[in-house]
Amino acid sequence: MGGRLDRIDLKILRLLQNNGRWTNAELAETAGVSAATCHRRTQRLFDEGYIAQVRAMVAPRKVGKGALVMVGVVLDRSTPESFAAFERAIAQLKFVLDCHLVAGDFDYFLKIRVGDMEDFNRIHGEQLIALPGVRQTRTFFVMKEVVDNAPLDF
Amino acid sequence: MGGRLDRIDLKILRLLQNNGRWTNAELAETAGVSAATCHRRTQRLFDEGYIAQVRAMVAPRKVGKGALVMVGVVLDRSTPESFAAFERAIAQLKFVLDCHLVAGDFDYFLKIRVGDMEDFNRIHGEQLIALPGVRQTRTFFVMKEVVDNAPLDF
DNA sequence: GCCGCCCATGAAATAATCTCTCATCTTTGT
DNA sequence: ACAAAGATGAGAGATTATTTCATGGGCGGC
Repeated sequence: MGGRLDRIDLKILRLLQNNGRWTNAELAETAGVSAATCHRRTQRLFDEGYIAQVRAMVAPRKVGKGALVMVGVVLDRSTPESFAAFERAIAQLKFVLDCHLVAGDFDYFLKIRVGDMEDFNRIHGEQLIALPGVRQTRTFFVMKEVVDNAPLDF
Repeated sequence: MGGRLDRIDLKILRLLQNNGRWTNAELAETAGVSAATCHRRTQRLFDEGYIAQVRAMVAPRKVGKGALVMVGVVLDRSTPESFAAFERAIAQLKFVLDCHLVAGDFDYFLKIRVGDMEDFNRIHGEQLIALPGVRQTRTFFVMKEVVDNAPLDF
């Protein structure tokens, strides 16, 4: 078996993406191979990094993080040091789910989860605009989560 | 035990969020309770919806989805029917990871995973601008994923 | 075409883990 | 302080993961 994924591997990956709690026996039957083979395949998918991790997806509203906010950020200067400083600082902020350097009208796009708008307002004033090199931010409150964190299609 | 989460529940939730493959015995030891109690706690967290699902996080680059794009969308009309039609259509598009109705300069924000820029360009021309009621889109190619899908902080 | 090597496969045995039962203990309300 | 309700841990039994081993299929060399 070379480095690529065959039909069976893809099936296992897709099944585990939709439900990481399948027993090996169930996986095996659905994928159409024996339990032993399925187990080896799955282990290989982990070992070779196809599955980065398995995560319990905690329901945000259940733990008081029901509000989602997208934030566009523009920095003062477009120097490597400026970018690096911003990125170092953002990594400390636990409420930041996504932070991406983008091409376009903004330098960075953030996806942030907080309890509510008031919560965000405080965070915005105390932490976001205080980040190193931030010239301006544009906030987009999410009014409805149509699709959030859909599984990867491959 | 009432409807709220105590210190043990939170610990279990956080552990499972970081690694959904802990054995119950390991979870129990780390959380500081017996295996039986840990098992019951965990099952309750599932039953009561604190854990929406357990998902294997597939490495995007490993399955040919290494390119990330953020897209802002503006619709022609701001009517409920227009929004509904757009949302119905977007749910069919498997490459859309996030789709959020936002307040601000855009109506919707999309997070999309594709193979590469060429791939996106085709999809943009063939599928995105063809979505019902779309007046304009603004594309932000992600040049660097600083933080992607960080675990929830609670 | 034939042979030999390599590697993947499945059945079965073993080891580990989960899941439930029960007696005990803690908490809560009166 | 007492009774009821619920949570807990130890252990038994059931389930599941993981390894071992013999077999079969594909591929290259001759």
